[in-house]
Amino acid sequence: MDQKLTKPYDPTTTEGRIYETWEKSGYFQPEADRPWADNPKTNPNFGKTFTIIMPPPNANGHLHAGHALFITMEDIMTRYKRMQGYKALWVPGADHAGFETQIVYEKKLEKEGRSRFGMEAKDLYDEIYAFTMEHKKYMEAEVRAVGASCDWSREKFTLDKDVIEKTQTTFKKMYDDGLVYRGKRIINWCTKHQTSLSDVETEFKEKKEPFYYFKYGPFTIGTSRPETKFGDKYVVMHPADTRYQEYTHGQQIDLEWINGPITATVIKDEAIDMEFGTGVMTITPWHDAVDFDIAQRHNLDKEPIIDFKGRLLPIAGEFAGLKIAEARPKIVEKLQAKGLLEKIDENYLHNVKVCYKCETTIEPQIKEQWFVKMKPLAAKAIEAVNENKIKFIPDNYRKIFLYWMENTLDWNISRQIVWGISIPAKICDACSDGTPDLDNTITTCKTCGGEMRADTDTFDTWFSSGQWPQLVLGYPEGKDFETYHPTDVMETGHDLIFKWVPRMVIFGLYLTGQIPFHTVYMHGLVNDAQGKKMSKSKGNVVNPIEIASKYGMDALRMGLVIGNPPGSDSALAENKIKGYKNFANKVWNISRFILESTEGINFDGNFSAFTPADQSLKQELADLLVDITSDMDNYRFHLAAEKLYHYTWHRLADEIIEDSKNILKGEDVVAKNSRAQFLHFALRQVLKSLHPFMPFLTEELWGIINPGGSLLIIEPWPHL
RNA sequence: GGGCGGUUAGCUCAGUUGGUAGAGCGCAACAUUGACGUUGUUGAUGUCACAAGUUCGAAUCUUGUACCGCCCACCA
Repeated sequence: MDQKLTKPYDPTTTEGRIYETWEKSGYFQPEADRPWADNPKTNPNFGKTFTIIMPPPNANGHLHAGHALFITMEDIMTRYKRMQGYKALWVPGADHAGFETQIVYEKKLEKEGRSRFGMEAKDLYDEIYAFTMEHKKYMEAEVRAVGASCDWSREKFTLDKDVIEKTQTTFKKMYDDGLVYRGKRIINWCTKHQTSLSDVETEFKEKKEPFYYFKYGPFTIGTSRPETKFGDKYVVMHPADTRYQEYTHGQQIDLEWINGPITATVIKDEAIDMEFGTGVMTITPWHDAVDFDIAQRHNLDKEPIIDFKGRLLPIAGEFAGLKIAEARPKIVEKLQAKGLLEKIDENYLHNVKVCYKCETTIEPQIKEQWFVKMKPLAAKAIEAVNENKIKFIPDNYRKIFLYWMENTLDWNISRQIVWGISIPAKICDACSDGTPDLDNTITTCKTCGGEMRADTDTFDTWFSSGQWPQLVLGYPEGKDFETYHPTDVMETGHDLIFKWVPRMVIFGLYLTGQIPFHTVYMHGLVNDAQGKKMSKSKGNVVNPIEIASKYGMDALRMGLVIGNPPGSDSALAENKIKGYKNFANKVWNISRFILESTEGINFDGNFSAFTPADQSLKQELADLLVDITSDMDNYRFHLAAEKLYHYTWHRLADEIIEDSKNILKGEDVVAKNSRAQFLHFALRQVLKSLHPFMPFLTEELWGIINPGGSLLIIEPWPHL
């Protein structure tokens, strides 16, 4: 008997070695030679491809439990399809993660007593680049540690030269097609990070703030933001509001305001909620999205009140230069002194838009930015989903996706950060026009003849990530693009249902006329043992690499899969993983027993002289495998794994092997031989079908029971 | 304000098309020195949130209620 089988299974000495064997074998590449699979007579899926593009993990740090989950899921799908004879391609990647990485790096700078605002853009970029490249290595090593059978020869980084160039080309193409425009529109501004943000990069936070009622001429207006009211010269009410019938649209009223007398204009607009406050409000189009829309509709003046650092501008008179928080009480005090404060509601609860990273209150600003016109693009995406060209797992994400698509507004793709793909455009400071300029040839403004400078902004990271399936496969030309696009499955977290998935659908359809993937598989959050969200502040973060070093990666993978249906969040308990470590050892010992107790009997793949008892055992196993195959085909990996676990331990080991002890020790040579053949057969089926879930253990055992044979990774999936 | 998901054993959760309720961990008792103690055998614990309905039959389908969680949203 083989020496290797005498000890308990030790994942720590096995996993690295096995992964190296796989990587060297070339079987992660779909082109690798596989005799049975390359023959249409032995491979029912001959010539078919199966493709997954890996959501590129952030290159700025280490893997977390969520990464381990998605790598496991995608690896299961890839290994399963590979064993079924498909040319299975899984392309790994690394994400520069623009804004996110820049924030990580800014924190590092802060610790060192430095700040990005004093640095040359180029120097900052180079520093972050070096930082990212260093961390990228750890990330990749950890992806390997999870067992990812992805094709490293095709790995892409989101700042690879061709990725940058193609992203910039898309920008130009969209501009030429009228789908990208430079607009002076209201945007989300983070005063801490000094950049604009898209709508999906902001969150709402419930805050209790005072709500003030001020006398504004004959009206009483309600506001939670008195500090923006300096420039307010439009007073708005609903056209159907009978309380204000006597006032007409466009009517001018002289009144006393914060810094003296002003002339206000009455505006009637249906955006006003008659039930809210007094039904009358003044507007600040420069610093509020609703107000901006009203001003657009009626062609009203817009004036900035607050600068990009969050301080009041000279229009605020004596308050100029003050930060919002300092200015607010002083302004209220002054209005009160002038007798214009009517009352204060101290318990006003409302949602305030904040930066999703630092929770700083968003100060909306009007700014020249590049925008993607979403309506026509979204229409095509909606059509594709309605025609069932894209399937969602679980299905309810389809509705969520469609709702978002139907309601999405134009997308601001300009970011005032250096860490990203630069926007290849020239900007005219005189008339603020902008023109894409891929070749850096434009110097004068076509609108006003003014001098043009290079745009210093970078793309929103989702602008390039949205094109990821095409970029990775070498669009617009190349064999990979022809062979593997559209891809099969996009497996990603449900938190990316808006940030990423819709952009990919849009870009896929726009660039190639094809959907980028047939199926979207959403996984949930990996929570702690109590089902609570993992967070550094709670101290309940589970490091997958650490856990795996204790129990084995196969055990962690099983722990992540079993009991975790698509779309729902899961709880990761250490005890659960320990249980699967025990299972790995069980499989190890089953193999030991079968080899030991059948010494001298060679497995015969064509053996048919089974006793009726063994024939029925074989049928039982065949039925199970049919069932499991159906689970695999329908993305019920959690069920497939659990059934295999149960069969292997509680049927094969606890019952069949126990019964076999007497048979194998007995005198009935026919029965003995038949059972030995069945046990070998069952072991092989179990190892094969467990392989997508527990690749290291099963590959190791396969090598031991089948010395000199081919690797398990390319064995055919059991079909009986 | 709108939408989605959940509510099943002490804990974490499965339960694919409706057919006498499951897993892991935990718990109790027992067993066992050669496949494995990272073990085995046996067992206890559930009006499947609540109410009504459809059905021969509902954890599963329908409607409503309650609570929990998540997401979306231009509530001045």
